[in-house]
Amino acid sequence: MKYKAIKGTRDILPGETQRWQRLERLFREAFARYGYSEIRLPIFEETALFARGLGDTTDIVEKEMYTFPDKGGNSLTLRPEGTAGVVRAYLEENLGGEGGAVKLWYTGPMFRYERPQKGRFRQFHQIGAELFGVGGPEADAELLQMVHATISALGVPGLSLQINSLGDGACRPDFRQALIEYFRPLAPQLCENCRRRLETNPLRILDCKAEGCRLLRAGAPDGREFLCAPCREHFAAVCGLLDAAAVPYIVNPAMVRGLDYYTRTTFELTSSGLGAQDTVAAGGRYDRLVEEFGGAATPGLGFALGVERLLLLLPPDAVDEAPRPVFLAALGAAARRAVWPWLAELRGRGVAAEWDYEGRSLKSQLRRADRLRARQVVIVGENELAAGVVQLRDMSEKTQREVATADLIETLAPTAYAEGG
RNA sequence: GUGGGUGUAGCUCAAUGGUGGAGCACCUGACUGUGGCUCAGGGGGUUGAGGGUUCAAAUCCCUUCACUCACCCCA
Repeated sequence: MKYKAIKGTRDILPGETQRWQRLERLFREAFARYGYSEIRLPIFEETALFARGLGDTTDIVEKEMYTFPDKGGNSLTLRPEGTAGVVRAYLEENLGGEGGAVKLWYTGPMFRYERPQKGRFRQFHQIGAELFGVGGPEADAELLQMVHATISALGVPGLSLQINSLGDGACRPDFRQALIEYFRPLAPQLCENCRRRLETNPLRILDCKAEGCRLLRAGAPDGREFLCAPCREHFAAVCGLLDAAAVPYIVNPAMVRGLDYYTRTTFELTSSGLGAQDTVAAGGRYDRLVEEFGGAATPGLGFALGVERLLLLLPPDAVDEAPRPVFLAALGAAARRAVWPWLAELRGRGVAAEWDYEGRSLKSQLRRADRLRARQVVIVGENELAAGVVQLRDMSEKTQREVATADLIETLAPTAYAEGG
């Protein structure tokens, strides 16, 4: 076999696409209920958009992006996540021009150069949403409630919603400084990564999984105590709203996201049904990102979920079924000629119809009809042609009757297919 | 980038140094034109690739590739 799919990419085959379609439909319907409109964006952007948006020192920007020069010499990057592009479009298209809340959702492939493992691919798919223009805690709570309710409605096992507040421009620097002062004397005992993080992004030390680092942070400053009054109130209000809506959650002060743009509320939705990559959905508030990209100060927040990971948690039969076809079994060349226009007529009326292309034995054709999950089979041979009838067989009820050829189409497609002529 | 595991028929897997098999799937027939059950037969393989040891390698050794899980990181 000469050509193979690139490492970390997969073919999503016909059986699997029905599961994808169901999931996409359920989220499309949920987003409509919550007032989100779909937005479709390019899968590549200027490299600088991501570097600026996600943060220069994040792992994604430092070593995971698919970056390449185009023929004009511009540096482009396949999107590693969705938020940066949505913010770019929000500003470029002036989507906030009318004021008030702007709610957008998207889905599509994302690209990160990582070693593949369970629930992690180089091309993977996200469904996400962004809400611009609302700074109050109601927006945070509503987004969290939407994500939690929609995913738990799918029947996902072992769901856990963890939330935290990272503070804002006013208070996060104090917390950061306190962490540096606490960990600096302990630097020799930190892992290699964390020694580097001490200067670049000390918050990340809090969720390092190395044994040594985990023990050291037992006495580390608690982020909650460093929140300024407005951040503290905001977080308390979010928690109160979640309580009022009966959304279960756990406050996890050690949870730090890997993207620099988050402020205040962050969250992760994990499932015990996955492997090591157990985050199904995650997101948070990013009140400075729009400004960072040159827009007017605009609060924002959003989330994204991993489609492959969520599908890993759903039963194999959670699918949107294709309509079951009518199968036209023709015996002999004359019958095949007779059947051909009926196929077009049925399909034109909105009925799924199939046949056997090779004129094989009736047994073979019935077997194929069965494999295609045909609900009815029309059998036509020389005898039927001569008599002007066909045999109409119901595959599940095992009944068979004769139908006059002239009545066949009306029998199989009784109501004229109104849509689209 | 680092480590572990696995590569044998379309799929799931046997065969631990001595003639590469089974189940499922597929095709044909029993049934000249009626599917799912049964029976019989059939098609299919450079045992991932390359090298080495041996009278003899799917099996042991080396290299390489792929897949996979984990670290890391994240959705």
